[in-house]
Amino acid sequence: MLNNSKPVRPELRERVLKIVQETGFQPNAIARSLVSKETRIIGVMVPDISNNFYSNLIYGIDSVISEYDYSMFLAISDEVVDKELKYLRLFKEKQIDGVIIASIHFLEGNIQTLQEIQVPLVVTGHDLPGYQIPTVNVNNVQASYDATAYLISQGHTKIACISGPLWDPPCGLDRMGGYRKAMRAHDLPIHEGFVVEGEFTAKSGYEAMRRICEEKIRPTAVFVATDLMAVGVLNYLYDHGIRVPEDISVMGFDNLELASLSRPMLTTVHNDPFMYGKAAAEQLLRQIRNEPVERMSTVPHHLVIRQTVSALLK
Amino acid sequence: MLNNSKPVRPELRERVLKIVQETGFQPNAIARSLVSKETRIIGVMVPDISNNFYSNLIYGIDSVISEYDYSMFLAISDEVVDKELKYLRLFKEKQIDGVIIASIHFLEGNIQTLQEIQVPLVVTGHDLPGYQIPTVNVNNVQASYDATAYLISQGHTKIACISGPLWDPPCGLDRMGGYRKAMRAHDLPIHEGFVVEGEFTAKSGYEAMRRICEEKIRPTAVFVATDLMAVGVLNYLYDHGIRVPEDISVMGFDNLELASLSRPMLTTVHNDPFMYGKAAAEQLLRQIRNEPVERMSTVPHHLVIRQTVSALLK
DNA sequence: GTGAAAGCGCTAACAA
DNA sequence: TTGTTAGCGCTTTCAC
Repeated sequence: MLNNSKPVRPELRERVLKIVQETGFQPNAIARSLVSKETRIIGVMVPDISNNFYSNLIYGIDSVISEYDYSMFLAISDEVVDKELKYLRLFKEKQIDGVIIASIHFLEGNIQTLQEIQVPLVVTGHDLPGYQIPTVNVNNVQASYDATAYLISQGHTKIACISGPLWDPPCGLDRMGGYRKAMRAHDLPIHEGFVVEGEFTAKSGYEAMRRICEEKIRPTAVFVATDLMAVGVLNYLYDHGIRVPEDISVMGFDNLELASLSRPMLTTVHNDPFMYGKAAAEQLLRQIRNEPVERMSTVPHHLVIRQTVSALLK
Repeated sequence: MLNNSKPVRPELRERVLKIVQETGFQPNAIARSLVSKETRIIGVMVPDISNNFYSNLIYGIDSVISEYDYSMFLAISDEVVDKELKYLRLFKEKQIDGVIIASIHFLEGNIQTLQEIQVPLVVTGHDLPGYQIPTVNVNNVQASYDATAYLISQGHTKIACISGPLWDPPCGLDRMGGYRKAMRAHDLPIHEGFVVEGEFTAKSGYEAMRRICEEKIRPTAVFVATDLMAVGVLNYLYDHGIRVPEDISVMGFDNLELASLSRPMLTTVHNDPFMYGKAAAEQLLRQIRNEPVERMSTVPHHLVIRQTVSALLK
């Protein structure tokens, strides 16, 4: 009756409602879930919540699921494979209604667990070619291609690249791949000392830039696979009196809040994690409702031209 | 038997384990919770997850609760009073084992709900004088006093203050209060045009600094109640060719990652949200285990001297 | 040691 | 329209 499942005589309704008030009755969602077989909880797994990218992703997810009275169970994997598996299992045990995974180690064991888990699932930040798992992602190769091509269009030819870690294909392989593809397409040589693998921190960008600067020749532009690293690059350059963009141009990737907060303001690829989160949540909700979903949704990207790239005058 | 509750004949154990393997049996945590009356889930409510302060707080909480096999239910209130109440009720319904609240509107209705909720509870970022609710917090007044006193010790006398929003007493009233107290203690006059109320964004810091610069006289130093606003201040100054710290000194508050990423690097008050989160989680776990808890734990603060404050030479 | 049964708080189905 | 009951998947208790 409390769920309006049946029509009820007004007098009775009133009496019940009064008692509910008086005793401070609160329904027990656990008991309800046991019989209804739904918890209205979505499990979200991220590698690192102190990274603004992932916290905005979470924000995007929350903004849509909370509309539909779902709430969020949050798992932080710390990029540790064991934790990833542990949480996948935990989601299952807790009878969660759906799962969104943001970045997971691309390993056989993991992917298999993902396939076997009998729960609606969306993976963001990875393409999973050949698997029947819905993903939402930017076209990292194309976006990196566009970023690099822009640098080239500005007259740069000696272009360095700091990629993400190779264990994360989207930020590692794909973004570096886009860079290589653009260089090749424009018949530009790649000096291998100019392409270095970074991690997901500002510090690693700082270090990577140092290594590039230790080369005999200096690039006139750098494409950096994440904004956080790009800020590290900017700081290395600032600390060593190398002017941006006069001496060297810097192109980031992600368009974090940080990018517009830095001075000079970072030119970068817009890759809105909030939108990711929204798209992923929408796909997941469709799955839960048994509506058709796209196997791979690609979220659009575009360049944000700010202050760190200048045209090269010959 | 699966929970090692009883001794079992090895032969039987083996047979059962084999079937478990074969059928891929997964325990149902919901059913278990219904009888055991514990969910091993902690509810966490934050106002804004895209703010690095709160995402690090969450990280701190997670780092301790995951040690003890608790997991996290995340609620984002968006600083909306209705959502705060809604989630408080939801926590109760979902039979969550404990709740950590980071910043909540300080209103009668809310505080009363907090008191009536029959769930272990810790509030961070607020002092709740006169209520029996355990809190963990820095001493905001003292920390702001220290920050301002440091500016004074460097020879500054014309010091401005950009506070947090007044609806949030810790960042608003308290931090502004510490500033006022320090000025008074050193017999320094406060020019009221120099104290302005900000919000929790870099943009609001930018705007606040503009207003201060529109005054007839200019301060030689600014104490800004949050690093995010302080970055806005730095950017305003940069964009208007006012040098930091040569022309004006800037003191932040929080020591976000951002603070060491900015150039010049921000001098600020260290106020580690990760530590907050850890302390809050520890207090909460103690409460859940019926161990004694502190009513108000104060987490220590200290100044981080970097590059944005210089001594004033007369 | 082992198996059977009661019951956690709810919903759904069925009688009255 | 209303009241009663079975059963969701587990733990706990109690008899065997």
